Amino acid sequence: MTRTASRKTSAPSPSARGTTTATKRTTRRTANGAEEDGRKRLDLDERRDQLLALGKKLFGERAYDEISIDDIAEAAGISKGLLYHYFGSKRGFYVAIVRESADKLVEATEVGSELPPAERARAGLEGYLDFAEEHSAAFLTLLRGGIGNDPEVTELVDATRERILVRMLANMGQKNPRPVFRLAVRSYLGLVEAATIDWLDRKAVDRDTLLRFLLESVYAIVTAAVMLDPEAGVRLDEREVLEAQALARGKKA
Amino acid sequence: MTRTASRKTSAPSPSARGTTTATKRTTRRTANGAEEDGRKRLDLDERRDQLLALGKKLFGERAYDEISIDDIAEAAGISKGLLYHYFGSKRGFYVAIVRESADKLVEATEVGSELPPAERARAGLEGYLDFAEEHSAAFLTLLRGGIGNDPEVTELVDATRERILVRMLANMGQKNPRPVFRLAVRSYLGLVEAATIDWLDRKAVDRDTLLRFLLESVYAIVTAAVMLDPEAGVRLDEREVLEAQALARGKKA
DNA sequence: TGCGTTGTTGACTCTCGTTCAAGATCGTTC
DNA sequence: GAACGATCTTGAACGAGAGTCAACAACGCA
Repeated sequence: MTRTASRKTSAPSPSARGTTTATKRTTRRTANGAEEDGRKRLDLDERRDQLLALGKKLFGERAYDEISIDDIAEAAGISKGLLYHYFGSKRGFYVAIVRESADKLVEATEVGSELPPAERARAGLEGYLDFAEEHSAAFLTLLRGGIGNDPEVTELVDATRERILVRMLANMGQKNPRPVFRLAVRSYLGLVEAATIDWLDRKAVDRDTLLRFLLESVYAIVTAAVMLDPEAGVRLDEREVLEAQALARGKKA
Repeated sequence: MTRTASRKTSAPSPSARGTTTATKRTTRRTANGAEEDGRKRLDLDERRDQLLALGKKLFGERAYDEISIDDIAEAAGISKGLLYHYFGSKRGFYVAIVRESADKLVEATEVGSELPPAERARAGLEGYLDFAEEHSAAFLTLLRGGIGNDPEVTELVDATRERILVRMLANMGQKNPRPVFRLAVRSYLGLVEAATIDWLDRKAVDRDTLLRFLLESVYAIVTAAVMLDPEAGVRLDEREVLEAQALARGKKA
């Protein structure tokens, strides 16, 4: 009962605080210098970041409930109470970590709107793969859904997909896509995730091949969607599509 | 497995154990096989199935650790110890449930090898969607990965995907597919999963549209793969592909 | 120096997964 | 049908670990 109750009461997410205020500049290294024992009073954001970084590492290595709050506290050289001071609950801590990874993924896949459509697709995928390679543990943790079936985590992951999806659609000139088109692009995102995870696991093909496959697939999927609902692609510039295909295929020769 | 480690330290400590003697006179009165208080000795498989069915229902409704062993035991009208007798641990119980769902999914997507290739694809997808509709909670639990990052569950889910993948490849005449081809089909599976989950969530398109989209996508993806590695499709009968496309598109007219 | 603020601690509580020895019921044997 | 092994079933106790809280400590400021 304790868990459920506390989760309920901690609903008003306290995490908004850190993100709204721009990074404070109070990087003071205490006058008396001393932090030889590692335990020292730290600035809120500093400590928060330190803990998030540690958590990301730990949860990337082992499963959620293979790691106790005491483990985390010990690894961070702090008391367990402090973790609760910052994150409210173990779950809150986990969610904060996932949220950070999610934000970074969204950021990593941002592309300049000045690029032509085809280049935009390529740039987005490159960013995606960069992120997956550099933060593979975090990437897998994120997409595997973290704590299974946990409403908050599931929602967060879904919301992240949605952010990326909406941007992809916008990049295709589809602010209000037809249902089939939206479904198609959403499915394509699933394809990209699956391909990337498989690639990280096996490295069965080289990165360039993977990238070209993913590029080919966009056009293939979009074409399939338009075939089912010709109206769906009404805003798609035919020339752009052809141009994009040419770009993708040109690389392979 | 943190918990199991505690087994090490749990020395027998036989003191203060025998205090429970002759404390109870239960209301049990098994007159002629019938039981009035709900308790009854059941056959192993009967009990097991009953518990699995109940667990499937419960875990489909709420998250893993929102449900306690006591909840389950109470809902089943048994003691919690009995759950351990059958499944060893809460996690073991969960895994058993997921395994059952996984097996059913694999079974549901089996298709007769006497069908022509294109019909096989359609039949497999129909079975997949049937399963998803009928057991939507179980389906989501299964694909969401259950207990996040839990090695056993993750492995089980991955193994299930692999079973389906291998069968799909076999159905395409690809016992030893080229890496790109395998990756493509694996990715396609990810696409199907994403599309199905999105469909269950939103019902934005009707089932037939979804099905046709998924069929179109197979050919699109396979084509993309073959384009990257012409050798990949060496065993694919060109006529079969065209025929299949015609079938998929014929429906839409 | 005193005071409000807030980072920080460690001991405590309590839920919940897990264990275990004993009891209940069934099937079998003589 | 009494004895008996097998196994289903129970309830209480245990311990790990999540979460709480009141007090302490370092800092900024007047």
